[in-house]
Amino acid sequence: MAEKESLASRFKKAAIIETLRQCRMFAGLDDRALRELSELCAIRPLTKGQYVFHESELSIGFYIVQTGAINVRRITPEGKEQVINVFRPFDSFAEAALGVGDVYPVDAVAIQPSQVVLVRKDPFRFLLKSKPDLVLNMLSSMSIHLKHLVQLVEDLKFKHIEAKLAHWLFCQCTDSRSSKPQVITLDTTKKVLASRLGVTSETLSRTLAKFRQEKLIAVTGKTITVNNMHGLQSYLEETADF
Amino acid sequence: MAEKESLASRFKKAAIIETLRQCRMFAGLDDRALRELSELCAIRPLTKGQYVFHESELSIGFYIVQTGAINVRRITPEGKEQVINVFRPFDSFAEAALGVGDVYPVDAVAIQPSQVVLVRKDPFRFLLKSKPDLVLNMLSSMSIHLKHLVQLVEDLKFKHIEAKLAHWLFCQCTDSRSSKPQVITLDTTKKVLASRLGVTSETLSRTLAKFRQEKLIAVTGKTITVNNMHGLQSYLEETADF
DNA sequence: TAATTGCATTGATTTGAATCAATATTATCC
DNA sequence: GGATAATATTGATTCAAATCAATGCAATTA
Repeated sequence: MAEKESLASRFKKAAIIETLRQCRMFAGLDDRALRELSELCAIRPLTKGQYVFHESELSIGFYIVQTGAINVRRITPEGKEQVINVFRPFDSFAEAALGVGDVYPVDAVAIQPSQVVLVRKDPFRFLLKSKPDLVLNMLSSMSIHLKHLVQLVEDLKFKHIEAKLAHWLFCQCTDSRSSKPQVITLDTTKKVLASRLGVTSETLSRTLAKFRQEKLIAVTGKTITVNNMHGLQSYLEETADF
Repeated sequence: MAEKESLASRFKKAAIIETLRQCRMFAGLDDRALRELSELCAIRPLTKGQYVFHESELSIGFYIVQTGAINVRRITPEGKEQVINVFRPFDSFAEAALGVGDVYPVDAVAIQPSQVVLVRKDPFRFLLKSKPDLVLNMLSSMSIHLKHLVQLVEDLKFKHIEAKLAHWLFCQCTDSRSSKPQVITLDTTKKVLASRLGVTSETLSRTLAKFRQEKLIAVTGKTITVNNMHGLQSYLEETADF
């Protein structure tokens, strides 16, 4: 009997660890760290319509969706529901509870039968205090992740492919102000670069050809040589403001 | 004389605090926290071509660009320069130094006269240890920031405006599986929503009209009622794979 | 070496969204 | 309330990029 219990509990723990690993906040942590973290977590099964927490309830931590979907919302003074967001598996929510404020500023309610993982605030704080390296790891990986996303959005928000590509080239270049030729080596196929810039590979090919004809760049295989950064920059018109 | 020193030093500190505040990692921290943080920072002025650090040098912390531009790169075994990225004011770099590994895995060199702020690793670790709330604040705000960006990229990566809008509506909806009408209240103008989705306001207007004609939604002012989520979902074709 | 496969380039055509432009609607201010 | 400005809708036209399609080129494998 005890063995059976232990098995079930181990299974549960493994599920928690897997959920934590998928969560952006904990991405990049090693198994040992995840195991330690999982010790201060709990699984909460929820029926459809059940509240995870209510507005102005004392916060005990933040949550990660394991299965199902959670609606985070506020009821306006006029009684209308204001949906903040709907969270799905591996999304975390109520992280704000970690920061200032002791109460949840919103409601969270399951809109399907769901399971959420609770990361308890106080033990989490305690763990972080005793494992400063864990903190550094988390900050480091989140910061890097953030940076990649910002770069991606930057590239995407240009309207014309010329601007997107010019911006991308600009960002890859060592010294964008010098007039000396700069060599960039692709670490992927052009197909992947195209899709990263949000265009088809044909369009990328044409744009590279265009820049080549204008003597702005030279392309041989996976190597792009930027000959005239200044010329490229003229393609960087103003961007949409998101 | 002492006063002059103190003035200059205070000015420097203020500059550090401003730089920290602009940096994504520290966004959302209050002035007190920033002041404490600034204590463990140092400004390093760099001439063009000067190294911030060399590959395999023992890491002492990470950096934030204050002015100028820093090229982070690696020299391949074949002797070619592989540009990792170029960092500009308020970008942080070498955060990986915070995580595992005691050495910098890359070179960083100033490509213009620059100033960088060094955040020293050991005192930073110590500070985090003694101020667990600071950690929670940072994790909380970075996590929220990350989430917003992910959502933004998700919306942008759909090819057609119908898919973008349908996805956005889907994400705002309480229960995307129920067939009951769902009410969404815009907290911005449609202009802003349009630009968030990466289209013009005219196009958004037309698409809303289209969905309205197809009886998928109803729109009155800032209120959108989703009548047929299932119908909307048919617009969510496969997305490009970034 | 020939054959297969995946990637890249180039051309012709189509199409979806931007732009330009006119009007309607709502909100703001005196 | 009426005047003014900001926002929203709708139509006509243009244009940039997607699509369709053919071919070239390089890498892998038999």
